Amino acid sequence: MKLEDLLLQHFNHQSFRPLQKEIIEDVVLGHDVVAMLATGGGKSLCYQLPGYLLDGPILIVSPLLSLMEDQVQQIRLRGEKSVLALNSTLPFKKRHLLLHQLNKYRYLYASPEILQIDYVLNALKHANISLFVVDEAHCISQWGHDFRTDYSKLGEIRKQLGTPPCLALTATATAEVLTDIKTSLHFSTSSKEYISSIDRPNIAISIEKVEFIDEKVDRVLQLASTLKGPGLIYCSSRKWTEKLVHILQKKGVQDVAFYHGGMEQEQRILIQQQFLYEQLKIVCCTNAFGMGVDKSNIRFVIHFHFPSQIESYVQEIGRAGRDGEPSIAITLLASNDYNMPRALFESEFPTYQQLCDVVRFWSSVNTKKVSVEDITSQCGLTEVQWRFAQFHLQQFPLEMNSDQEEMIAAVWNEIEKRLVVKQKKLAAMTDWINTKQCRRIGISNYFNENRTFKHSNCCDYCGLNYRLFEGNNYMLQSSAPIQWEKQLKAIFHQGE
DNA sequence: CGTTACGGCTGTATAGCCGTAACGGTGCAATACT
Repeated sequence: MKLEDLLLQHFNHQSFRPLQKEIIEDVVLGHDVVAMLATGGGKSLCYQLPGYLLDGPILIVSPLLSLMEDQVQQIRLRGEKSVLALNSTLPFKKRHLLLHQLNKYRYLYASPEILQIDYVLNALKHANISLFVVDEAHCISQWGHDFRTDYSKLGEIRKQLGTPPCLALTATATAEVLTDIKTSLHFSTSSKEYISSIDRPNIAISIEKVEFIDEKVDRVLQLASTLKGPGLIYCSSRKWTEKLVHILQKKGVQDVAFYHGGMEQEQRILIQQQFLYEQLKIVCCTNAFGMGVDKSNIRFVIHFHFPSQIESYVQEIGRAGRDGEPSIAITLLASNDYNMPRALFESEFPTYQQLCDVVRFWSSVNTKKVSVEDITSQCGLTEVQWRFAQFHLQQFPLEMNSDQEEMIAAVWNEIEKRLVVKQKKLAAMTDWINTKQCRRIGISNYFNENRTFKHSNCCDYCGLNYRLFEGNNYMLQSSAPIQWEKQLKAIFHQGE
């Protein structure tokens, strides 16, 4: 059967988008493929269509529960029922029942963490996985080395599953990150690479410098009430997202809400849905908001604080203008913004003293049955700091009675290496902010594209007209009120 | 590094000031398999 026929039959599309067909052909031939496709470029089709050609379930590693549930729902909506999400929301008993019949499914979604559980991996070993997909594969590079180290173990998982062909998908990766992904996933030497341009011509880029933070607040107020919405405002702390919402509301800006990782899951989904359905004009958020938010008409993204790497910045502004309409990304910069990002990533790792404490404690317990809480409270670490240390201490199994000094030195060495990498990325970000040249060229260079641009309304260096992005013609939908309670139930219990 | 929270001091005002310490962002999973 021709690919086009399958496309029509199962996805109701007449033709492929750029690169989709090439990627699918390679995947079906059994090649390892890494693909960087523009947001909204139809990444999921690249692994979903092969589901009708390959023999055995396709395993998709996904970073967020909400993303998994979204995808599962979309697949079900197009009439495909043989899909299952393996994660902690699956009740324990049911989990066991389903694990025995995994090969019944066409698509299996899983978190990197659940793949670390022996009985889950064993069940997958018997399921004859035909394709190993890593969605949002930049997470391997962005999180795998520290925040979520289980992302670094996917290569080993793949090997355990008999090294099925691998497809890694992302929207944002530098050449370095692509290499990192391929190495980490143990790509074969004959692997293929598909890269689309990082440039988004319809997103104007601007950086505005002010002296003090109060001026930034004033400017946000001004922009929020003049720019055409909907829009996002990114902050580096939860507190600021809430503070900005409070200020905006007090000044009469309607339909704003905050969003960050400290909120209840249900509240987070509610905000995201309300934003999606035009019931909110502005969301003030941390970097928790974004991945998997597929809204086509976001008109502006303001950075109240700038992120610690260009990749994150590009991901965040890339949420604007997916419909191709003119959109704007504005970064507000105050002179004392430069230290926050460094302080943030430094806090991911234990200090030297904490490391010494944790190694001593770890060596003193002669069982692996110590809870995370015990360790973190004993040694004054955060969970993230402990996970990092644990990841590297695993090369010194307890029964080996390793030398403590040696263990400390090994982990400390890893910490320093990570800090150097993160420092470099931050330096690239601040250099880009302060370099007097076309913003777009700066980004393009960072992603090794080496292009020049002739867009109108390109950036603050090339010149742009803010007027184009203004307008209070934003209308809230006056259609029948959406029943959120019902909507949420549907989202939570869609697995039934 | 900057902001914020909090304890202790001051010295009579029942609050204000100051210095120090802590915090600052992303998410998975969490019981016990045959």
